[in-house]
Amino acid sequence: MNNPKTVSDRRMGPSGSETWHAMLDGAEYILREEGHAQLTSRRIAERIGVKQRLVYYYFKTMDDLIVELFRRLSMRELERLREASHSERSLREIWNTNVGTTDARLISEFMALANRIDELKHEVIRFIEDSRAIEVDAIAAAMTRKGVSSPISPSALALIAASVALSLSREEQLGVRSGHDELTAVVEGFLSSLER
Amino acid sequence: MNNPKTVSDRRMGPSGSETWHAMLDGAEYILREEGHAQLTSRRIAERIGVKQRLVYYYFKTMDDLIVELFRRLSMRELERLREASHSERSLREIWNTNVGTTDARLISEFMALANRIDELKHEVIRFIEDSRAIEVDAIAAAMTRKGVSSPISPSALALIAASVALSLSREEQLGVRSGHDELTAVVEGFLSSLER
DNA sequence: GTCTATACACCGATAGAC
DNA sequence: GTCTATCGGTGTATAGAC
Repeated sequence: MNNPKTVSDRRMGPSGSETWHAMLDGAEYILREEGHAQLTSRRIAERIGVKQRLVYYYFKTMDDLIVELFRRLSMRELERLREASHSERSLREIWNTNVGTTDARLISEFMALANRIDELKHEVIRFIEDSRAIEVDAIAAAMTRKGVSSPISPSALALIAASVALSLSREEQLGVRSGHDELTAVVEGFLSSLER
Repeated sequence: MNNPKTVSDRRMGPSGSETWHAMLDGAEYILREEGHAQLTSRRIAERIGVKQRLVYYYFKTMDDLIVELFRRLSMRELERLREASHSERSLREIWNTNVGTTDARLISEFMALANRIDELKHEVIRFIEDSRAIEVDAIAAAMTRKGVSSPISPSALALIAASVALSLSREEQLGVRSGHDELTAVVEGFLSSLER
């Protein structure tokens, strides 16, 4: 919102410490429940019961905090995806992960923030590419394993699946349900056909 | 950002006037090019060369301005969709509209704002439902016309198409291209099959 | 590691004159 | 229809003490 722009070489706290995580926990809660407009150093401090000054002991700038928050979140999400991809019914587990774990609101807030914070944008790109790679590999492996083939390539299928999962989550949250049951049935049919 | 909360019954200017549109034009530019954090009454006034006070002559609050901006944009978009749905190759025209007209950045900014502004959220819901209805009808009509049938219902297909178009636009803007060519080819094949 | 205190900028919204 | 002037409030970020 404002303009100091010069960032001094003030003393900084260690990343990964308990308080550091508490601040990101608070920030994540605020971003999900109250939105980007409320994601301020004052609000974070208030939420975890410290003074505002301390936020700037652990994070150089607010933008920096936001980037770290996304980094932590995306690393956890990638871990879930990797785990899912190694399971018995990998595609179903991946689908459930995509449709279920991260809040749609959180995603839309980060998307908008990425338009403004360049480093966040690069983290988002990296996350999309990494998660996509996991999904493409899982689809290709599952098809080979079951000996089925599709006129649609694994990479196109992965993109369709990711897009659809995102839209389902977002619309579900908004309260729009047109076509959801039909589409869920289509996905279910596809997953079942690969589990026989 | 602030707290006045009480909105007086001050004198207001007419909606739809030239200056009113100029303000929304400015707001749209700022939202697309600079993001929601820069979308302020002062910035809008500066952009179109008037004083800040005037913004509050035409709009009761900033939230109100944002809602009006989305309303104007979505009405134009629905108009394009209706026009496309009446054309010869309706599905292709609708696809091009979805993938091309409105900037992906603008969409993500509105999505985030809708988390906070309740009236905007309802406008977004209405827009999704209205555009979806047009697309479902167009798909059903095209299939009947060509005498083809699909194991996927028109409403599920419409949801898939809308999701995929949105993701393609967003990723394209971010610079992610994984699976895009393959998916575009799939869509092209589907559209061609309905044009024979 | 955490605090008090503070500089400085900016924002939403209003009153009332021209 | 547009302006000057202003109030009250919040934000980022810093200096420096404990």
